[in-house]
Amino acid sequence: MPFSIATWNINSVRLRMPLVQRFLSEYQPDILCLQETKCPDELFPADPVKELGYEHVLFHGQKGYHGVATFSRRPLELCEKRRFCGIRDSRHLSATVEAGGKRILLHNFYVPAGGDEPDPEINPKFRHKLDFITEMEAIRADNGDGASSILVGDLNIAPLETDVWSHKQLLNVVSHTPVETEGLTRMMDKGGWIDLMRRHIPPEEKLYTWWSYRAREWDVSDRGRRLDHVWSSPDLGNALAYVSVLKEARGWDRPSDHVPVIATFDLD
DNA sequence: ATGGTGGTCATACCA
Repeated sequence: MPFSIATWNINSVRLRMPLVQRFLSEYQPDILCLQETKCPDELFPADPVKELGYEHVLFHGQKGYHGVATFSRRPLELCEKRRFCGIRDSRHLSATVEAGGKRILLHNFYVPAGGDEPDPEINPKFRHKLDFITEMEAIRADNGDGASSILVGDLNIAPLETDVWSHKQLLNVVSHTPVETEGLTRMMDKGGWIDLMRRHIPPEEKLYTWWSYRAREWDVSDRGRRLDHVWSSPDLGNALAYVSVLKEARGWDRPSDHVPVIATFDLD
């Protein structure tokens, strides 16, 4: 049984609902996780996605900033809207779903971007980002309850040299500094997570999910970064069939600066 | 070294 899950930083769900509808209609993932919805819960546009068959809609939003949402064609049970670092930001939502005889705990994350200055002593946003990924070490792939796990989202870190257009030129740029990439890798290893994008696409290959709005002709210069991620527990890693990065979506009308990533599993 | 674009909400702030 095929089972697919997509993640996409939408950068305003209300402004880009037409793009969400287009994506769901054309690609029909079983589940879509959005980040940067920038929408308070009382104003969340759930009806348009329900009409497309995504009857199960969970969201954790706030006014103006951040915000995550998870849509599903099959029943979702809300698990937690977790807050990190003692700050009331809407950056996480977890839910459980059944697929192929497995119970899957699904985490949807929007990790802080971290500001411009990569020094935690002088930039509180960078300090917050580092503290956030440390606190994320509590999120494990195996919780000893027999459930599988998936973690997706905009993690705002490009861990591998091939996850950025120029490793050397970005070593001191927030998203690719050693303290961040090592922190993310430590969290992934400690939690027993598998990087599904890199299981399917060899680590030697350049792979990006984000291209800045500030570069005109983003596709000619191709100065991208892999900021969006799909991780799973090892059992689901073994069931992975395909990963697709939808680069064409960066060229859609009034696009997000991130593109969707879709992982497809072959379950029993 | 600098500024480039885009979203929110109406002013700076954030990415």
